[in-house]
Amino acid sequence: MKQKNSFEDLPHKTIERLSQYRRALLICLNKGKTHIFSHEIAKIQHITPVQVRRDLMLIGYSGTLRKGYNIQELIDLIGTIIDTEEGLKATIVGMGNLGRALIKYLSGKRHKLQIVAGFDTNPDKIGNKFSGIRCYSIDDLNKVVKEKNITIGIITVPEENTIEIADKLVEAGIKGILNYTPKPVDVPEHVYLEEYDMITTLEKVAFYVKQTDEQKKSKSKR
Amino acid sequence: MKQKNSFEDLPHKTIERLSQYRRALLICLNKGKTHIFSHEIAKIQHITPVQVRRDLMLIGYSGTLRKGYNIQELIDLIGTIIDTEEGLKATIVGMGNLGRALIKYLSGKRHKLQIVAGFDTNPDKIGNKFSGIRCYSIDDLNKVVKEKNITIGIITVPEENTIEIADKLVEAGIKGILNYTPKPVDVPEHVYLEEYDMITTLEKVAFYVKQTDEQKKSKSKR
DNA sequence: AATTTATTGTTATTCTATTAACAATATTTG
DNA sequence: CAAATATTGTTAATAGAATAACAATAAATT
Repeated sequence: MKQKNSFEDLPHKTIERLSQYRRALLICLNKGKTHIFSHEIAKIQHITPVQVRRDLMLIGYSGTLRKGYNIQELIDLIGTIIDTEEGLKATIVGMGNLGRALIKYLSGKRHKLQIVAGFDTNPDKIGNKFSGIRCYSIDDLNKVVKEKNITIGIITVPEENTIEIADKLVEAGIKGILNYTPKPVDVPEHVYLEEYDMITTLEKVAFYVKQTDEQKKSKSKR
Repeated sequence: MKQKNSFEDLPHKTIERLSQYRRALLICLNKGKTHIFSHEIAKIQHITPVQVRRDLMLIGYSGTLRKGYNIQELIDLIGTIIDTEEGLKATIVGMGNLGRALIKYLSGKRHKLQIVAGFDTNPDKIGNKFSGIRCYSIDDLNKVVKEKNITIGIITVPEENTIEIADKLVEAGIKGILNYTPKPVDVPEHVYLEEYDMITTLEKVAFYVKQTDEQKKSKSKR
């Protein structure tokens, strides 16, 4: 009980990295490794070994000097922090290319976090399965979410339907929303919201590409 | 010249927000609005008005008291910061669901930042067009990237091919990479790299959903 | 057995980002 | 025309995140 409650104020960035560490660790485990050094994890994630050690310190995990960290133990510990015992259920609303990409990509990867339903308005999709996940009509969203005890909603509908879908998810009692559309949504305080917009990221890359270009030009003038 | 060079050390977060402001502003402009207040922008983006004003201060833009900011002017200014005069060209490597989602979503949205080619290994896809974008064989990547002067590469291939594709892009002279696979890549210093992993974001949402759940439980025990 | 080395764990420092505070002022109201 | 109001623009303060510094020490080397 001593540590347990302190997990809730782990830095946001640490949470993200823990997820990434776990994935890297799972790969290492599959390769037959049993232990790993902070600098090895750091190398994979493009961060510093100090950052890794600090994160692990925050979750109260200790490695052994000269041997590093026990991979299996660390995976398990990260699991107790991120996952719930019973597992959480998620749904994807919008079975277009992006929705299907997500389903395909996530299916079977994390047994404590599963996509259990998809939704769409297109009659050709409703009733079909995609990567094993059934697509329901959006009209049944409220019912299905409640029946299946889904707590996370991922929005991948066209921009213009975003608000409506977010509202429906909230009304159905969802606890967390991940919005992949470029349209920001409003949710009540008790719903955790994460928004990610692909154009923003791409424009950011473009900005820094432009910078390096201009640097080169001004350098060559000297 | 006085301002121009200072753009390069704008905070990363400000760059991201500028992209988002512009999108919101474009929508407002289409609705016939000519001016906007900082608190209106803030509302849309779920941030504080101070944040907005501070960002605009950093880019040296001034509004008018009681009228707010001139939307068109601000859009244009953000354009000079983010875009290049000639425009940048991008490519998507991996024409699966995610790649096609991105193409469909980006096509025609930004004329200074265009996807001009896709790549895949699947013979059924090579030679076809998706949302108007031609799909080439990955064997031709180097040639096409150079011919079309593509500077940004978006990786949406299956995890196991990520490294190979990143290397090919670098070799072809790409300046920026946006990696949507869960596999971190290594690139030389002169290539700007942005990595985004969907599982991480989803697990982050799961973590915070878990927190609110536990809070509720411990509250109800009291 | 002493010394060196490679590593962890933690505290202190620096850097980055956000928020608060408030002066300045054009516009509106009384 | 004076006072109140709503807004911008900027500096100061705070919070959050990353990095640096370094003590501790087990293992390896001499």
